[in-house]
Amino acid sequence: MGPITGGKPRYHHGDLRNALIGAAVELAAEGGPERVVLREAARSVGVSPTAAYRHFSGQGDLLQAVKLRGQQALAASMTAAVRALPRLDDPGEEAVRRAEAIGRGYVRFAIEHPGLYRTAFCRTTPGEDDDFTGLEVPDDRPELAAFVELSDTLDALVATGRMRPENRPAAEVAAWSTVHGLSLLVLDGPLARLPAEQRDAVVESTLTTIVAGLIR
Amino acid sequence: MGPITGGKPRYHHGDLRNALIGAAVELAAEGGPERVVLREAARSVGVSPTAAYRHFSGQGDLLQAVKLRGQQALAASMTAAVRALPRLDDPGEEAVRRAEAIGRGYVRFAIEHPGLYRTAFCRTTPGEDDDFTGLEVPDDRPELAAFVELSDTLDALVATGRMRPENRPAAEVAAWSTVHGLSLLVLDGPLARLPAEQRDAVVESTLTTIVAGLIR
DNA sequence: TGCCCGAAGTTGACGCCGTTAACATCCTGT
DNA sequence: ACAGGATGTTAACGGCGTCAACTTCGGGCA
Repeated sequence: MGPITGGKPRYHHGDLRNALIGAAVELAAEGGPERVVLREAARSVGVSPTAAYRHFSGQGDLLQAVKLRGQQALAASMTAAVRALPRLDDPGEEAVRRAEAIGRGYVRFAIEHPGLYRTAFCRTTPGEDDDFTGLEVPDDRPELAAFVELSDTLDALVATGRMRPENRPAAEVAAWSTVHGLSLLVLDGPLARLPAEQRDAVVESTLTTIVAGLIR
Repeated sequence: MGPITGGKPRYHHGDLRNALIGAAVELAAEGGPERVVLREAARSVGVSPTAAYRHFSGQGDLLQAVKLRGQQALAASMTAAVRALPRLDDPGEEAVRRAEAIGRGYVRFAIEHPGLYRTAFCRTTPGEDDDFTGLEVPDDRPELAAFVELSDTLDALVATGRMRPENRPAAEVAAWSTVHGLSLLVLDGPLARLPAEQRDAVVESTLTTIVAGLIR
């Protein structure tokens, strides 16, 4: 098959790396990280298993690539949720709404794409250049735009007097922890069996609780 | 080997189920859920792989047993953290301290036993009687004692006027979400590479932030 | 007491996985 | 035009989970 479709089968694929990632993403989407199996990805691309080793150092490396895709998709969901927000006259109120929207976008993505979300946070071998460490933000990474957006929003909360400055340092981690934990409890944890309606209510009230806690 | 040690090798082990769980727990402790491999557990007990099938329906079932052990250990860590607390004159203040201690015990366990903690929350086949669903608490399960304790503590916060009653419903999930998310961010996420000292500081400030948010 | 039958453990095999080594094919630059 | 590197293939290895068939043990009934 050609790079996409339609050509007769060529010996050289042309874009095998991306094709494999695509197949692996699909697997991850429907079964989480443990479902991304190298041989199956290769099979679904129509290529021999070992061909993958020309583009990835191994299964872990492929998984890592999928993980990155997942992170990017999550970030996209968050920024989309923010962009869908109306502008308000009161900048303080707007910052609050923005914070809630970011959280909502986060959890929403987890619920709508559970497999990909799990993959985005799955454990991978320390991979040499895994995540960013702590607070520094190498800003050439698209999947971190959402993080920057959160950061800016929290700053806005302080600037508009909605958040006391001494709460600012912990706000980053507290907010992230809550939405992350909430997502996982809803996906795999004790809240997994809640009917959708009830689940959404829990998510919403938890969101407002944490935001209220941050702004005091 | 006999049930424990010291006897000459008998054909029948005597307590194979527990022995296998023990070995599997050890594996999980050092490598998380994906490390609990049936054949290796059997090997380390000195028994043939298929012997395990007399006591478990398969690897997933064994994993499920380990998961339960992990949940119990986590609960134990939380209740221990609470019990180590001094009694105070002000019941409101005591409730606040208790809430913080529960969270600390939770995160502390995650940090000290990362593999077991991950296993306690790993995805397993819906297993027919997995977790409890939502709010009902079948109280004959020891690993839920900690959950009850959290529940009681939150009630105490309301009773002593430290928490506004309308915040009570979401408090359960909000608190749990935060400590769970925090634990995972610290174990596998962006905070994984923080030096221990800095990490503990982040944990502590996040803990106080969320508690402050709950009690407003 | 003896025996017998089910419970508990064993061997052997199957298919799938990740991975390596050795070989085949293509394409590109000189 | 052709040499050689990049890309893909086949073959094979060991490890995993699991099933089927066989063996050994030990407790309860005659």
